[in-house]
Amino acid sequence: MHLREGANILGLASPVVAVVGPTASGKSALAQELALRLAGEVVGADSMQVYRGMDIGTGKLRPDERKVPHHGIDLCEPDTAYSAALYQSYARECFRDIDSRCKRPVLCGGTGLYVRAALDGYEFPRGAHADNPAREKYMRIAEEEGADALWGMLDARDPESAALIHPNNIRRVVRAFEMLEEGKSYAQHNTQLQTIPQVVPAVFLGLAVEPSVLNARIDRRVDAMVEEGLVDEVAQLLARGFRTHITAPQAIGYKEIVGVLEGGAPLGEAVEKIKTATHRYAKRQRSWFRRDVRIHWLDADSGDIEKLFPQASSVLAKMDVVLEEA
RNA sequence: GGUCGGGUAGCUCAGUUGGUAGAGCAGCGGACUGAAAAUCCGCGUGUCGACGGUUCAAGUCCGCCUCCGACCA
Repeated sequence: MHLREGANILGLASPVVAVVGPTASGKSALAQELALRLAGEVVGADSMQVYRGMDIGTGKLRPDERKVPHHGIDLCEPDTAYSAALYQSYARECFRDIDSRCKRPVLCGGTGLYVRAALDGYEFPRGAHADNPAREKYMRIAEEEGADALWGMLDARDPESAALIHPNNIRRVVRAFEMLEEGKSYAQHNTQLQTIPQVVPAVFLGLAVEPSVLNARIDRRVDAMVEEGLVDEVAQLLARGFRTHITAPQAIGYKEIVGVLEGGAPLGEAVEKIKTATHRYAKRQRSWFRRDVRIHWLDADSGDIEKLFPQASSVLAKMDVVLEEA
């Protein structure tokens, strides 16, 4: 890592403890347990738990299960186009606030981009503004003239960025245009993991679960979500216009149930789709976190907090993070 | 018992006039700084149900057996 020694732009008194890993690996339980023993507070890093009313499907801890303060949850209505930039300033504000009260921030999340936005030196040109005025314009060009044509336009204006983006990846091509309009080049910002400095001190704990074991756990969890009322939850969201929102309806478990409620798809098929979509999501998370050399990996195959906790505690001890008695 | 379909990749199926096989999905690997639970890229050997026959050559034709489905008794 080209980590600047002592980089601590927030001036925190003690490092953040970051718990990361794929969905259903047991992050929430471990993060809460650590927070209890560190006089800490949990800060979620989850792009879908930020939405109010999306509880069961996003795997939020129920309020009665929360034994320490939880942040990063229920930040906005599902009609909001939340973003990594908004999350970055929110999370850092949380860290500062928790630290100022002499508590320890425990970051807990499966959204790799949000974890990095919080702790690493990612810079978003416009700061914490959600609006992207150019987005619609370029999306329309892609629709009307095709992905290749749009990419060709980018190649003409900013060949360095175009070279980094596959023509089919319309979202990223559009993003490169947005950045050009903000006076920045995608290529300049799109640097390798190893060269982005970490700017907030942190200890990274990763929960590793054998894929076949994790998938079985995911399947059980999806069944449980349906039993707990996922369909009703989606029905309530739909009644409030959920379908037309930009980001929230993309969530796994929600788009499939919308298909049941509005498209007449059989529930059984939707449940199977949710399971495979979640398997694939976990795979992408694995691939994101796997390359981050800062992470100390813990064996989370058992899913048992009693087995996980000692491993976490021993890693933290080596990093001079001392836990309190239970 | 008889007739007709069908048995090809984990699943659903393609496979032209015989030249030992290919799509989608799943799976696996990867990228990813303003939608990230999103978006995108790469990876296809499998007793072509079994056995025998015709042929230089059989997933493809013939025989026989077997399994599944439908219909007729």
